[in-house]
Amino acid sequence: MGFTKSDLFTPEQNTVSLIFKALGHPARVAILDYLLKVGECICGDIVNELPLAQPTISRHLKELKNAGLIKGNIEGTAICYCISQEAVATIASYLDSILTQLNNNNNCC
Amino acid sequence: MGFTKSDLFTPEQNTVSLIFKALGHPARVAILDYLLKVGECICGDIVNELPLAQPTISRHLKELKNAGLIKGNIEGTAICYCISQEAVATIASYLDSILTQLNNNNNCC
DNA sequence: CGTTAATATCGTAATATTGCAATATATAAA
DNA sequence: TTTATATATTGCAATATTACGATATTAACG
Repeated sequence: MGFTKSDLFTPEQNTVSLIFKALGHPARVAILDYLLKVGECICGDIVNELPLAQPTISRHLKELKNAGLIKGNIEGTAICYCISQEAVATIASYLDSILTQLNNNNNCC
Repeated sequence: MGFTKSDLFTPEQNTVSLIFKALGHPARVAILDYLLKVGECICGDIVNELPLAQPTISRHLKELKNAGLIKGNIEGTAICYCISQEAVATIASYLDSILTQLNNNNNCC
């Protein structure tokens, strides 16, 4: 096998897990960290910043974009990338809801 | 290839990406959701709740435990699982920090 | 048009993940 | 000790992911 039975779970579970999955690689976290530091940049800047080849960075950017974590604006031959807060807010509120419920109902073993 | 060059990234990037990765599957999100609803439970309860086989649930529980997201207390032949808030708090504060910086410095393209 | 620059896609190889059946382990009860 | 219960591990097959070199695409510039 190796596939995920996503039809067996709720839409929200699938949505948040897809965003979490996109953040489940250090290179993509590093890309977000860099984007946060510089505000916005083009793909080539990230290639210079991280020790990965250009096609690899491009693929990671694609996954971040598919998850809604970044957006890209075409500027001539370059593409200007920046963080999109929506997906971040989605999983942040999911986690905050977990923390709130844990604090209110601390019946942990 | 298929491996991750984790030695190329910062310890924090590796730490948070490992936690995110553990949440990057809908079955593991569903397990957390169920644990949050019932407070604590044993593996068999989750097997009855989710449409996955017992070894598969056991494997997912192992990954959640490795990431620090749950803890398990042995109670006779069963193991009582519950959410551990530390890992949740780690990535929640990481995301909150991103959101704060995005609000303060909105130079997005 | 030809060239350059920036990014994306393709092809391929290696590794990782997912899932289940079968089996192993470990404790409790009879 | 035997049996039942609960969970973990192993072995396997299928799929997914990661990474890079080579190539394609696209737009600006001369």
